Amino acid sequence: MSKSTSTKAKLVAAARELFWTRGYSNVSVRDITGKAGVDAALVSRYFGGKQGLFEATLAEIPPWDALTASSDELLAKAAESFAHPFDPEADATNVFTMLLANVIDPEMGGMIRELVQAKLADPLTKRIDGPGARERAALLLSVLFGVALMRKNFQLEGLAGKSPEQLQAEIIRLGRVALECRD
Amino acid sequence: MSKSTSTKAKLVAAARELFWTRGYSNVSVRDITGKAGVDAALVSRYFGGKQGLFEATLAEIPPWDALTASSDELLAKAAESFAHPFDPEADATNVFTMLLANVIDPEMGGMIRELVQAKLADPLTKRIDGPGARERAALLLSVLFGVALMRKNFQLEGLAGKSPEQLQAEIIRLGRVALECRD
DNA sequence: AACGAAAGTCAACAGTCGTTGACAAAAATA
DNA sequence: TATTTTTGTCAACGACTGTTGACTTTCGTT
Repeated sequence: MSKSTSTKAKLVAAARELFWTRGYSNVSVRDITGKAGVDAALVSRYFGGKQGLFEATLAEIPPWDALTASSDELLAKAAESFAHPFDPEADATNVFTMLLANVIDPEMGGMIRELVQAKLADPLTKRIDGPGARERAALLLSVLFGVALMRKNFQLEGLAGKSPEQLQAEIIRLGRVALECRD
Repeated sequence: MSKSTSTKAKLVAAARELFWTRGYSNVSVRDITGKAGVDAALVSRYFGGKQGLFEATLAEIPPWDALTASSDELLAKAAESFAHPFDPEADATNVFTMLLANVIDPEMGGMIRELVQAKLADPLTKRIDGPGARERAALLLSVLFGVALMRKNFQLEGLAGKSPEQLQAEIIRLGRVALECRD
């Protein structure tokens, strides 16, 4: 319970950094073990294989802090979590980056979809409450991920230069409309 | 110039159907040739390789019809193009589906980004015009792709059941805010 | 110090990948 | 019909994938 945990941690750290940014099937076991300075056979030994290592990466995702905020701070928190940490430095620990990088994946796409529904959409729906809560929650997530996608993946010039504060303000303006109750 | 063009067309058709939905690196040459009923060696012969076949797929993308619409129909057209054709049937010919499936790709990501900037963001910016046009165009694309991403890739329950008409109305509401001039 | 369990190393496996070159069949040209 | 060009077929290549089993080294326990 002493030496192996260290290498396990090194593997998970390297795996998260690569899996979360490049996507599951675009990263090889040898990429990870090379970065971690560990033999490739240990992945199968300790995690049962490549997929097990990926799941170990998903095991310790913190809950979305916007979900525990007060009602009038919910949108601000949500917008902040999508506007601020999208610099290359913090990408390795950003859950939303990981979700974007792994939806398309033919092997992990299903698991990712369930994760978004269970950890983001469903809690947000209950948090919002009221008529059409499910639809409004989905619409808010659309705005959040849309801006993130355009900024990070498509790297649109119109959004690349914006500061996190400016971006957060824009997201809040759009998010308010998305959450508007129309009934 | 008669028999080979037929097989070339078969290859491009099969390639587009697979590349555009699953993503470039998630599709093998043998997947395509198997679907087209053609030998795998012909890909390298006629298109110079896998990448050449993918580029041949991108060669004949029609211009975005929203860009040629009148000023007050621009948003409606844009929203329609993102709301309507996202059924599994028409996916193989939907450019936006292809863009979403290939941004993450380590080999084609760069090309896709340039394509979005050149074919979508830049023309839309010039089309909108006025102060902050570039930022407002980027924000509108964020909303458009955000809804598409949530509906198609993440398959959020809150959006999956919506009809194209309902979805279009929601996108228009959000798009109006995205295009608002704030100066 | 001697034993046994744990941790790490190494080579090799079976499979898939994109691509190639030699070859056979078909069509067009003469 | 004979010849040349086009079109398609086949097997195999080297590189890479995830995974396995036998091996050596290291460590804790008796």
